[in-house]
Amino acid sequence: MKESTRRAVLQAIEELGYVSNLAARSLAGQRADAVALVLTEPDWRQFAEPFFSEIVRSLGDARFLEYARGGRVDGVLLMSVHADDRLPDMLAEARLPTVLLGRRSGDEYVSHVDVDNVGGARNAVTHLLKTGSHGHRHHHGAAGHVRVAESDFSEESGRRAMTELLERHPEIDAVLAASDTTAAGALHALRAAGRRVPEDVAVIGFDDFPLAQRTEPRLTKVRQPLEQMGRAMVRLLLEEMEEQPAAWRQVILRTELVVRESS
Amino acid sequence: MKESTRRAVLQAIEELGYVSNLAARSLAGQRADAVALVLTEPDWRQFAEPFFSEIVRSLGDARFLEYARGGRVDGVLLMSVHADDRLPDMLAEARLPTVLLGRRSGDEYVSHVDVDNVGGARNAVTHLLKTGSHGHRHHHGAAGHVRVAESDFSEESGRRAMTELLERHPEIDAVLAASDTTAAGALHALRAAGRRVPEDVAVIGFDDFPLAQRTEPRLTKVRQPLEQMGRAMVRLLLEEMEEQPAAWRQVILRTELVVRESS
DNA sequence: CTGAAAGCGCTTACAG
DNA sequence: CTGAAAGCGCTTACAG
Repeated sequence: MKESTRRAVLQAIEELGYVSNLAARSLAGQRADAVALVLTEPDWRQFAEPFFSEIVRSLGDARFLEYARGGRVDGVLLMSVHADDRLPDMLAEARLPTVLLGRRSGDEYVSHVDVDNVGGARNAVTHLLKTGSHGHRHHHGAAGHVRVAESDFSEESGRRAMTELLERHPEIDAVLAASDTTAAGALHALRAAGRRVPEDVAVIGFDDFPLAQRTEPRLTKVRQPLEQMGRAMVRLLLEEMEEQPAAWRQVILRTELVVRESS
Repeated sequence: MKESTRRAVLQAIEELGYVSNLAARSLAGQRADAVALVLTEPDWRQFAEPFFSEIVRSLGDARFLEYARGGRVDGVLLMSVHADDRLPDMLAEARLPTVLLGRRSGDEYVSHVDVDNVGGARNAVTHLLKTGSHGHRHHHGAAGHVRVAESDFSEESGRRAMTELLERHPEIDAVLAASDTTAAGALHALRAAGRRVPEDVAVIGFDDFPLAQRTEPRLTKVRQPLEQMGRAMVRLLLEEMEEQPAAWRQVILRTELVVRESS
């Protein structure tokens, strides 16, 4: 075909946002162009890495977008989004009902389910102040000073952040970690520094989606209602799929403070 | 419609093994009847349970079979099969190219990739006998006695099996566990019984698909070539998909003994 | 309520 | 090499 024709077609595709219909292609071509990867239930976790994650990685966002826009699915549940993730936008542009777990920022404009992080943190702090007043912590006054160290969600990162905090602010007597994993790291750092938990320093975690994180002492934590979150995501998605779309929907769920040994 | 007609149709469906074509249905119905569940890469493990596994469970084999037979996929990688799993048979009947990781029994007749478990165990035992001769183990003679305790693949089950073995055969001085997780359980049991590892008892694990199992002391293990296994599965599946099917294909991969501290 | 026709959006032979 | 037609296997209005 003539190069000019070719270019015209390509441009039309671009302008119209044409995406080929995968169902039609499957039907005419007598093939699905897809392969199933099946993990049967009880031990699917076993096969987590590195092979599986590699396969999944190899698919990539682009491949998934083609799949989703090609009409292969009616909606999308996105289980993990980062602040700079553009996938939700692309799905929204394609008018695909989409629900996120968590949100990218305070003014997320794609439907999502999240927990009340602020409320959860507030409860944790209230608890720390209350229990703290029984020990030596009242010396610092009820409000105390707040110190912040940043970490990602890994245990190692939590350990490092805690070590750093202890060096700069050895008077610290309570810690609210961003996740249980981070908290586990903090516990290690505290032990290494010879601090007792909870006698010298109280520690509170924030619910991970727990691959059975067992700490010593057992962690007090802000618990997220996982089941409810799951149900809410499904419900929201079904709503998006059957009704004409609201701009977006949001469900924020309450957390619960589970007091165990570390505070 | 007349009840007799209805029944005749249902019977024809049964006899012919009719399955409605999902691509055609999607195309005509303008909907996919499917929803995507997307876990972006780095922290997809976090969301493992319980919500995700519940969703996955809720799908179930039946639902998946419909999906697969409906022509939604051209082939299937089955990551975990149990001896009594019938899914591979149903996929084979539906003439869907299928590759299993592991096999259900010694005469598996569905294509699969597995490791040389016998060879791996042999290497482990050879190693145990060799290192054993430096310590007190040579008193038992080179071949020694072999004791077997059964467990599933959980840590707790490994702990119980080891405890049981120690009670019945306190002279035990070397252990080959069926998995790293089982080995971790065995290590706990040994510690609880006051045995030193590897001085009193040597322990060897068998590669899990490791969710970072860190043991103290670090585990000697039979390692499975995960990457190769993954590649082999994909290669086999592609072969099944493009060529006229051989009865089945098989790839058995060699293991490697990784000696660390526990032996 | 039932049955035949049109159409979903592609791919694949098949003429020109 | 290019273009028009047939067909993939369903669902969905639309007559009877």
